[in-house]
Amino acid sequence: MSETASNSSHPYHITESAQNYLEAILMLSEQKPVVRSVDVANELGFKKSSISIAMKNLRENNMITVTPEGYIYLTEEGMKIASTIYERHKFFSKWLMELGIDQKTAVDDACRIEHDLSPESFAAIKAYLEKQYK
Amino acid sequence: MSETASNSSHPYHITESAQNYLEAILMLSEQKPVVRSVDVANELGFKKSSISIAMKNLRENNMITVTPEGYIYLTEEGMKIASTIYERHKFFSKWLMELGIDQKTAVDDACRIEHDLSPESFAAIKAYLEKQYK
DNA sequence: TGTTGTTATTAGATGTTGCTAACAAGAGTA
DNA sequence: TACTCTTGTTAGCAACATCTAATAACAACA
Repeated sequence: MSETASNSSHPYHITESAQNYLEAILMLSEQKPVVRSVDVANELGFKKSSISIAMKNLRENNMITVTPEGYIYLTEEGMKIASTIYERHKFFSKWLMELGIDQKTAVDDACRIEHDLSPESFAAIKAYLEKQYK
Repeated sequence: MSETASNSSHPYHITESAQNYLEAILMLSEQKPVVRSVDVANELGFKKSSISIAMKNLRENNMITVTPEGYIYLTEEGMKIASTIYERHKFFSKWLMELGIDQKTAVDDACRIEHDLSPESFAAIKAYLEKQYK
């Protein structure tokens, strides 16, 4: 029975950058049959070496699993975070574009706010805006 | 004619933390006749030593001036940034509270998103919400 | 076989942000 | 004078996120 670093009982603090990696993995997995480190690197514009370190970190914190072939899959925990962030991303970028902001700016801005709201605030904003469009 | 570090012609990248310090200085200057390092430390909950280093940095980048007595004043450039961030802070925390979010959460969330929007997006959101309340 | 291209990893560097610990300088006060 | 409180500074440390450079493994192919 091998012990791995993943057995840590410490509460893992998900940094903004970790959230971004998880989000990218989810987004890519909707576009391609499998996701590898190099795909994440291309998507985010980082070097492969940076991704390698980040993936190791996510692996050690049970956010992803990686097959011997290098295929990356989100764990249940990783998926939970990824989908939360990804939903916010789509929500904010769509809203900003509806307000007339160009796509690049809208997406860039969404990429930042998506990490910064409490669940309560996001839910409140979403409910408010959806009421407007009803 | 003494040359100082402030003569740098490099574009100074204002980090989020620098923005926060400038905002805190502005906020405090509305509450007290003078603002010192220790006031900023108390306001933000950081150690004096951290503030000392941050103020040195802001000084070297022409964001603040500090009198021999230790009184901190925003330069024109520093004021421009501080007031931008502070306006956003007030705007978002007010909106979130109007949506029913408790004050602490609203303020914490505002403290983060206030750094994250392009001027265009902020203007668009502001215009949109003000139209709603007209 | 040898060469080239792709992918992943590691070691080491840099920059940012905060910390603790130690120290210095001044004000007030016993 | 000596003691204490407040304020500010410096040195050194640690975490984090990214980089470059070097290396390894493997597949494709001439």
